[in-house]
Amino acid sequence: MSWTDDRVETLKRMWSEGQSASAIAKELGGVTRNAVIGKVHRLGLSNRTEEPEAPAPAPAPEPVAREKPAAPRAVPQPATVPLRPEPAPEPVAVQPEPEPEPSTQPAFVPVPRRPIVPAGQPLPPQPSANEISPEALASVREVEKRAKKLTLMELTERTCKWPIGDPATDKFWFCGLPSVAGKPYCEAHVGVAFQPMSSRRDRRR
DNA sequence: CCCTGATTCGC
DNA sequence: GCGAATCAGG
Repeated sequence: MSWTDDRVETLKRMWSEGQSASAIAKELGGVTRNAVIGKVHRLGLSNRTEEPEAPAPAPAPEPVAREKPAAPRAVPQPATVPLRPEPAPEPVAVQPEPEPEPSTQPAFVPVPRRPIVPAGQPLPPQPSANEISPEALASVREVEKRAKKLTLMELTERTCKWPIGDPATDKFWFCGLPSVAGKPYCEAHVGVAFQPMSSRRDRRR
């Protein structure tokens, strides 16, 4: 394979998109990630900044006029990968918080209502105590304690892609344990993900 | 061990 | 120019 304009274009595009060299090599085919990296360097775009960004680190040492010292000052976003919601710490584990209700007071509702998630995405395929063997479920619970807790971007072909937790909160991650060859999940999750059409042999329930 | 990019250097 | 081998790191 040679670096045709077409392929170079794809290379440039994917590289600027932040794709890894191996991913690009895979996409192009016929080349290794080394080849891709080599090409990247030869093209002089090793530094992933296709954006005409700030020319210098410009530490701005001299304190200029500082405004409004009161505000908590928003943290400047890293501005690298756009795919990170930066979750707000949310006490998901709420306590029962019993309220006898005085009856005399109509009472307002100071209750820390749930975050109210606008886009209610479908919850991950958490096995809802369905038709899954108790052993498998137990195994899953056990395994999920040891989950690598990978982010979406950390997943590979060899990591378990079983989602754990609620995507709407920061208590969400992917299992990340070694996946079974050819399967998207680890041993335990394969067990609950792939149910034989007729799981249990109708063990005379 | 899986992965990442960086560099070298014979071709 | 090319990219395998190697290096250096997470």
